[in-house]
Amino acid sequence: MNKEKVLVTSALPYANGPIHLGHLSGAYLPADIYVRYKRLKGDDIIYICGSDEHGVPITISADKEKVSPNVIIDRYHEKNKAAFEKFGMSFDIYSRTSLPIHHKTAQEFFKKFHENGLLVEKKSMHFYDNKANMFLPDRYVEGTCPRCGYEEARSDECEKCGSLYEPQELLNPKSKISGDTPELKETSHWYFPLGKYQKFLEDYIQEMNSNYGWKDNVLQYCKGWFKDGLKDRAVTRDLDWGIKVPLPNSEGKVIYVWFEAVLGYISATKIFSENLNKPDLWKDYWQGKDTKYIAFIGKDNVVFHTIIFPAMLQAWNENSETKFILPQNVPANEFLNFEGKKFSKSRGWGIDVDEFLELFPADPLRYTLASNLPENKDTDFYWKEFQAKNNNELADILGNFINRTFIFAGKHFNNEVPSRNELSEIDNKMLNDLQVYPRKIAELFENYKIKDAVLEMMNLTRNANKYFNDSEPWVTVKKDKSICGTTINICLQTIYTLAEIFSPVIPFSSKKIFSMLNSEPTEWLSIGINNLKVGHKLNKSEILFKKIEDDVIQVQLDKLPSSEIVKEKIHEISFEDFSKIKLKIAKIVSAESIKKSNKLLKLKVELKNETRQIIAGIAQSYSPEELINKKVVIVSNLKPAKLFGELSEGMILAVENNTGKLNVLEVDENIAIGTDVR
RNA sequence: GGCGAGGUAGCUCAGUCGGUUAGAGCAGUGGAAUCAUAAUCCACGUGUCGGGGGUUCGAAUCCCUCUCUCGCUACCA
Repeated sequence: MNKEKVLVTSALPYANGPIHLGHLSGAYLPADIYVRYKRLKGDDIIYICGSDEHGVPITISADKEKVSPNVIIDRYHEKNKAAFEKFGMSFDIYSRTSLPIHHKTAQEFFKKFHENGLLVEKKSMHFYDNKANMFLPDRYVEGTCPRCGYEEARSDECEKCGSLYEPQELLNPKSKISGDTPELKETSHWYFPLGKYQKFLEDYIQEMNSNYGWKDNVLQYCKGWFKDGLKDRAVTRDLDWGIKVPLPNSEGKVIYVWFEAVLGYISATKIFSENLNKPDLWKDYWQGKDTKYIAFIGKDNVVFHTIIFPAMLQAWNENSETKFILPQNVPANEFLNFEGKKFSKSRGWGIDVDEFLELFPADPLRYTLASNLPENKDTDFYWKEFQAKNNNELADILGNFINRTFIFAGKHFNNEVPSRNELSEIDNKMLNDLQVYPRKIAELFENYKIKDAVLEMMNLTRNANKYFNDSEPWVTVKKDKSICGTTINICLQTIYTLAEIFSPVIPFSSKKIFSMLNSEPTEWLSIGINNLKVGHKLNKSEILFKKIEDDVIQVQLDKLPSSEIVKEKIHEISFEDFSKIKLKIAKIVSAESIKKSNKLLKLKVELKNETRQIIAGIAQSYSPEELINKKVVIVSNLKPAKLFGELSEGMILAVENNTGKLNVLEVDENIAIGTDVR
């Protein structure tokens, strides 16, 4: 099989704050899983990322803390780098855009465009804050809208009425940085002719999509931009912080971040090459005709990776001997929300990666996020779901399968792989699964369907448990140990396969499993039925996934700002709906427990002129005797149902206290039976 | 305001270039089993596929309309 040459990048995180779970779900975890899979498959792949360290927000953070921007970027670069590492991100390099080599690369692109006459200089008026000594980006100026009078309008646009205007029209402008009234000053900027590349980009996206099937959401975003028509974009800014414009007389001007950050992928690859002492290696990837470049991003970044970056690369290619490759696919994800709402640092909503990993290991988080990636639409992270995924799937299904197999191998086969003897039908079926699943999962990975791939991994694990159950080794070990040996042999092969196919998702645990197996991963397509030789000695096993208790999760839930907690949605019903429910007072005249059920009681209740049988799930809260003669509220027109073969003609209302004990609703002795409750 | 996305089982999500009885996991109920982290396995879903209208032999899937949520428009994946 041909080895592919693959270049993978994940969006460069902005070094102005810690990364949170949403970032992971968007651009990092899916890429890491893909890359780890590709490495096991044996493809030639490199994975590039780094910090994006320029732009106005960083300078503002720096001003607020009265430190230099370097302090900010150093802090968050290191913090995020460490968090990624702890999370198990397997970047080949995690670089940063403040490095000289990046400045040089970006300037080279800028100069090339300038020399070829692509950049156009235009003069315009911008607000200048004399106190802060800087030109103000549009969103840092606030004033009254000249059209509708809205008082929080921006310098060029009003959010309220949607009108666009020139900065000089804005009334009562205020700098959001210093609060002073800014002054209008003329400045000039260089513009990149994005419109010139619209046709090229439309063709490019069309072609890539028909060859490689781009995601629908990505295509939709692009379509929107094309429909509006691509316009020239200013690629310089009046700012001290950033990459200096490499032209004479351009003091105080830097290259706009969006125009250089994407080039960070290239400069980072250069550093990667240098670190390996192969300074030209980066060209094999970026300029290698057969390399496929996959850019993993979140949806907010689509325009930069499908339009601006490709346009820049094309602009280079048109004017140079060397040709860069363009993204073959941009599998952008939607967003991950947190407990039903958007992550918001200012409102304390959500959790940062480093904070999370202080509390729990990386693998359960990776698994939880991977099995609910926002591939098609926004999804949510819920603490309860995290707990459930960890306990019910990783611990109970995967962990327990491994554990029960190892214990068997230890107890009955001296910690060695027993021989595989005559095969039954279920043996063959399991062995077949071991060959089918890795291929099925590979196929899904190749199409960036990470979430489905993860589902299939757990499905194989379910099959494994079923195989174990159906084979009943605890029976065969006594009757015919060779049959039992066959079962355990196959279970161990299964564990090997699971360790490998799960390794992109839960790399830390996978490593432990391989160590328990006293073995190592092999090429993806060689996994299956014969990776462990008969007689192979196993190591000691350990519990892989600890259960997470309710109270541990509750602590996290309690930490959330209560004002932000999503109120339970109340489904309103009409009075008409309510009046359909006939509640009546009934007296319990007899009660007995039901055989083989530990929750149900069989009750006879008396209404006005009738006696009914009701089966109630209150046996754990009441003994039959203490119910006799209680006057309770029942739903009298509930459709009858059979429970445990007994007819139940109604339902008794009860409430649960904080220990889980039920209390039936009772009324005074002087209320007549059969009375309607209203 | 404009543009876009979404509203599918109690919950989290698949599916849909129109076509047999609309799916998975979790939760729930019942059963089997007891090797195992009380862990596993089996069975069980009458869901107006957001509301209404239309096209069609046939729509969750196409069109129109209404409604709710969210995003983009404005350098946080």
